[in-house]
Amino acid sequence: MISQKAKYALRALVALAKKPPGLPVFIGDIAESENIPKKFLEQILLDLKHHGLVASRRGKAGGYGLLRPADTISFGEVLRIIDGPIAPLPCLSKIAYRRCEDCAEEANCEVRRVFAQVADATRAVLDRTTIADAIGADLPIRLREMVA
Amino acid sequence: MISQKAKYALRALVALAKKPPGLPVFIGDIAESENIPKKFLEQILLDLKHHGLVASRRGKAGGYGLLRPADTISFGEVLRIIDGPIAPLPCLSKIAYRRCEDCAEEANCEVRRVFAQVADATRAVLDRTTIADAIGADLPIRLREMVA
DNA sequence: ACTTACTCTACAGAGCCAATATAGTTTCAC
DNA sequence: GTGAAACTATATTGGCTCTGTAGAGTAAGT
Repeated sequence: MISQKAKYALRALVALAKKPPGLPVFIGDIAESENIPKKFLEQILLDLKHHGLVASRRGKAGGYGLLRPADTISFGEVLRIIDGPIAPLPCLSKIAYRRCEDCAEEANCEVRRVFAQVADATRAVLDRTTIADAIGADLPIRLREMVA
Repeated sequence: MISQKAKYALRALVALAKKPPGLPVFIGDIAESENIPKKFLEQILLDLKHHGLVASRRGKAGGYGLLRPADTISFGEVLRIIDGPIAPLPCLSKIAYRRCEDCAEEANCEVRRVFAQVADATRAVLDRTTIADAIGADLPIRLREMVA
């Protein structure tokens, strides 16, 4: 299960990507149209800003906008910012590897071997699917082939 | 991330599957060899017993054993028992569907569409890989093709 | 100046997770 | 039968995370 916060972040990014680029969008507008608590969304957008995904302008004609093109922002990147590692086990994370302390030998851990496949399959989707892909009705071609 | 509890459950089932079937194994033995807190493992095995995966005998020559062949117990089944739904969003769960309350229209929710692919990919691994597969060095043939 | 909107830090309530405690009940060996 | 070994069951604890709120502050435009 991904967190509510990550879901909000993705929905907000999708909403931003749908608007004409360049024009900033009010937090309040996104919050209302996407049914997200405004104060909570502020935190989320700030977080995304600190990671360089969006930019903001203050003042009366302020608001938020995508800083990078929508087809360069992957779902995986957003999830890692908000929720942390995607891997199902700490010993399978690429960005935050941590040995399982209770596990004797990592190399021949049966559980790890199986979840490595899960991690690969998950990353295949999340790291290749961008916000732009999500808005276009379908997934990227490479993925469509895999799923078919 | 799967819970520690689920990891313990899977490791315990793998350990049981490695023993000759029929002979019960002490909780204490599994706990020691797998580095799992004994009292915690008791809860876990009890849970698995209530769901028909393992059986137990009490008394001095007691212990636990698999109730079903190892090749009929999938990782997905165990995870659902211990951790609940596998789906990354409540609105994607097959066993515990729940509408996302803040989401306007489920049918054209971009986030949902992407995570549906994640859910499918995850289930492809977890529901087809059994405890027996995990012990045998490799994954089932169908999966090996998908990952390749 | 004044309004609007973004920025930042702190915090609080709820619920979950991992583990432990405690008090049984059953079975077998002797 | 008596006791030890082992499973059964429920309650509780401490810590943590998640979701959301509060409030004071800062910047930009009119």
